[in-house]
Parts: sequence; C-alpha cells; structure tokens
Amino acid sequence: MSTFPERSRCERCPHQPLCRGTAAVDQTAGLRRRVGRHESLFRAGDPVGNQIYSIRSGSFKLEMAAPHCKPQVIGFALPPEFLGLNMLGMAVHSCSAVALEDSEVCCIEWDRQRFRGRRQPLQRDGLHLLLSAEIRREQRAILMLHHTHAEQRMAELMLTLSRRHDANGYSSTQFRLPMSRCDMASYLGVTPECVSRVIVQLRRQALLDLRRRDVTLLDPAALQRMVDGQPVRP
Amino acid sequence: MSTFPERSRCERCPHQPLCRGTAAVDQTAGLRRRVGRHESLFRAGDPVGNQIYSIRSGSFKLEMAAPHCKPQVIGFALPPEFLGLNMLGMAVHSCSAVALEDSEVCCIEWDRQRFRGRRQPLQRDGLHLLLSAEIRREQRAILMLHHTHAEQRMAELMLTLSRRHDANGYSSTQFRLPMSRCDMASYLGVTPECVSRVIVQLRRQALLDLRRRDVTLLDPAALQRMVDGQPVRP
DNA sequence: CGCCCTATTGAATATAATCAACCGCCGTGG
DNA sequence: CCACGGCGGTTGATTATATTCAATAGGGCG
Repeated sequence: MSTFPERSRCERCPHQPLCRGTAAVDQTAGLRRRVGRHESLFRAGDPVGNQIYSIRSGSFKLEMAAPHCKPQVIGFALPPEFLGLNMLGMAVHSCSAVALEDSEVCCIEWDRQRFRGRRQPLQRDGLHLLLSAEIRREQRAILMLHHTHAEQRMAELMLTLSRRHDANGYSSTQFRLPMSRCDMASYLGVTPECVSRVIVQLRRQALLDLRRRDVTLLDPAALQRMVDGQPVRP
Repeated sequence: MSTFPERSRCERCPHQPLCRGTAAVDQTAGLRRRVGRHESLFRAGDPVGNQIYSIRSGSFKLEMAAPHCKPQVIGFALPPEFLGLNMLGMAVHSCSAVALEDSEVCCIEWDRQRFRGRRQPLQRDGLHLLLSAEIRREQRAILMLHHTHAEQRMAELMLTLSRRHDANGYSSTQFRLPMSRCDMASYLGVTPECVSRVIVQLRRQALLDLRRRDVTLLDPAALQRMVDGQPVRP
C-alpha cells in the first residue's frame, strides 16, 4: 500500500464528478486535509460537519465503540474510497476514522442546508438520509457479529427488534417473532442448535421468555448489560 | 409482529414525503404489491427495476448467497423500513428479499433515468449511487463475519484488499498491509493470537506469504475456494 | 389421526479464547 | 556504535464455547 501517487490537480481524480459544483473544489487548494498516522479524521461523538471525505492517499480504519466495550474495527478504507457516508443527517458521528498511515483526504461539501430548508422536494435529499441510515444499520449488524458469545448476539437481536417495535408504537417487551429459528441462526452466524440452547440459557437467567414465536423481554436492562459485556446482575 | 394495521391511504404513511412527487403514488391504487409468505420480492440475480420498496405490512429477511454456499440471512426488515436501497445503479440484485409472512409493500420510483441522462449535475445522484454501493460493501462485510472459521475470514480479507488494489491499478498479488495485526483481528472478529496462527496455517498451505506487513498471494484461486467453503486443493 | 417439518436435547469433537511467556524489530539514548 | 526498553507480534498450554452428528419431541396442516 504505502501512499498512492499524489495527483495535485483534480482533473484525473475519480471523484471529480462528485466534487464539481461544490464551492471551492475547483481551486484545488484549501480543501485538502492531512491526517497523520494514528490521528483521527473524526471521532465518534464529534459534531458532524457539512462534508464527506474522499481519500486521496493513505488508509483508514473505521472504529465503532459499543458502550463499555473497547472500540471494534468495522472496516478499512483505501483510496479512492469515501469516509463519512454514514453520517448524513446525523448530529454527531457514530464512529471514528483513524489514519493507519499519513494520509490525505479531500473534503466534499454535502449540502445539508438544502435539505434543512426544504426548498427542494424531500425525495432526493430524503433518499440521502435514508441510505445513510441504512449504512449505519448495517454497521450495527457488523458490530453485533463481533460479539463472540452467542448469548450476546441473541440479546442484541432481541433488543433491536424491541426498539423497532417500540418505534412503531407497539409493545417493546412483548411481540411475535416473524422468523424461524433457522433464520435467526443464520442472521446471528451460529447454528440453529446453538440458538435453542441460548434461548434456554436466557430463560434460566430470567432475561426473557421465548416460546415458539412469542417473546417477552423480562429484563431489557440486563439484556443490554449482556450485550455490553457487563455483569448481567448488577 | 403479525401484520401492522393497514392504512389504505397514504396520508398517514411515514414514507409519504419520499413518495410524493413520484408518478402514481398520489392515487393509492396499483403501486402496492402483495408478497406471500416465503415468496420473494426480488431475488439475487434478478434485473433491478426503477423502484425501491417500503414495507407497509409483514416482514422480510434479506438473504445473500456467497457462491457455493447456502444463502445467509444478513438482515431483517420490518415496517416502516425499506427494501432495495442497496441496489441503486446496479443491473441485478445482489441479494434476495423473502417475505417471512404475508406482506405488502409500496413501490417507490427511483428516477434512474434522471441519472442516466445526466440532465442534473452528477453530484446528488452520484451520491445516491455511492451510498448504495457503501451499503453493499457493509453487507459483504457482514457476509464475511458469517464464516465460522478464522481461516475463511482472513482469506476473504486478503482477497478484498487484493481486489481493491487491483481496481486502483496496483498489483493484486503483492502489496503492503496498512493495518496492524490487532486491527485485522478486530475487523475479523477474532483475537490477535488467532490471526497469527491463521497466518501460519495459510503459509503452510502455500496460499500466501505474509511477513510483517508485506503480503504475497500465492494462490488467489485457492483462497477463494477457502472462502467459499470448498476444498482448497481441487 | 397421522405425517412432516421445525425445534429441542444430548454426547463427542473441533475451534478459538484466554492467560502467560517469549521473541524481535525499532527507536532511543548513552 | 551498541545497549536498552517498549511494543507489536508470535508461540504454547489450558479452558470455554460452539459445532457436529444423532436422536427425540412437539405443532400445524392435510
């Protein structure tokens, strides 16, 4: 890898079509940003600016920190890829981009105000937000799969479903699973037998009651602690 | 779960802002599509249409099939979520959406022609494509994490990096890793010790040579077979 | 009522995690 | 220039966890 050859002008840049039209891009200066090895381009919790980043040289890792866990690497980014696509419409970053070597990025303006002002129909900007949110969802799924223990993954799935039901105005503690054990197993990256055993374990710990497809979360807080790798019983 | 309450008109639909403006949405009829339990809304390999789907009732699983492997569930989708966000700009679908119960979706037009015709500056539609591609990347990462064996995950990472280098015009068989063993381990969802051991195994099998940060892929085809769960030696 | 499919349970095995020790490169400073 | 110290990486032994293979149980549907 090392660094990719620096092209000082934008003419041959593969991102040029995206950049063109954003304010200062046509005059190459000023929009580049250097990020030294082990420095962050942005960190989880940082306020989100109005730009996405295209990598000109170097490389980055994307880290996401589950609460109370050490950060997990959810991806790597190389030229000519982008950073920040997952935060459109967000107030703060949900993950960190750390340079693996001395790197350089271009800042590409994302016209947030145009969306805020609603001067255009929602459709196209709304789609941006939607796509960005979908990326974050996939990233959370990746984080889920980083949990070694099947118990944690199952707890995470149950809490995710719970939150989605809650968001729709349905009970967050009691609902019906639409999927089979095999589907759950495949999603969680374990065998169906393991799913069965984990259900028994969670029931024994009085965290949930799950029979056939009907589930009742008896202790969501404890499930969350399990996901976070903390002691289940406080 | 079961089915969410059917709202026959779009007025109270949370997707209404996205739909408004697309051709036939304002007259509710005709754009709904029913999908029976275990039927597919779309299948991997199907040609992509000009629409994304919003789930009105029911639920879906998203399945992705690695070549020569049985399909893996990479996600679940419930109302009021969307399907098809990962295929903007694609010719064929990369995964299948299978209804877990009798379901109903709205078809929302994605104005592909507007992008094709370039009547608008690329910036905004280009961003759509970019975001959609990013979703697909995350989905591939999810698929990677479904491989039980650390050997397979490592092989997958090496091949991914190889392809990215290839796409940039660099050698696809010989390159330098920008990340540490710990970063690789975190990304792969295993311990650094396990990464070390896997490297030894892959070297013993003459699949690659990896010392410090310099890697040479000695047998990419065999690595691919390993990822696919086939016998490494044909 | 009985079949079939899904789910569960059990026992043996394989794989990765863990804990601990060691290595070797690299940069620092004498 | 060499000695030292530190960190990233490797190796080893043990343990925990999930897989595998096999057998059984339970519901739904004809």
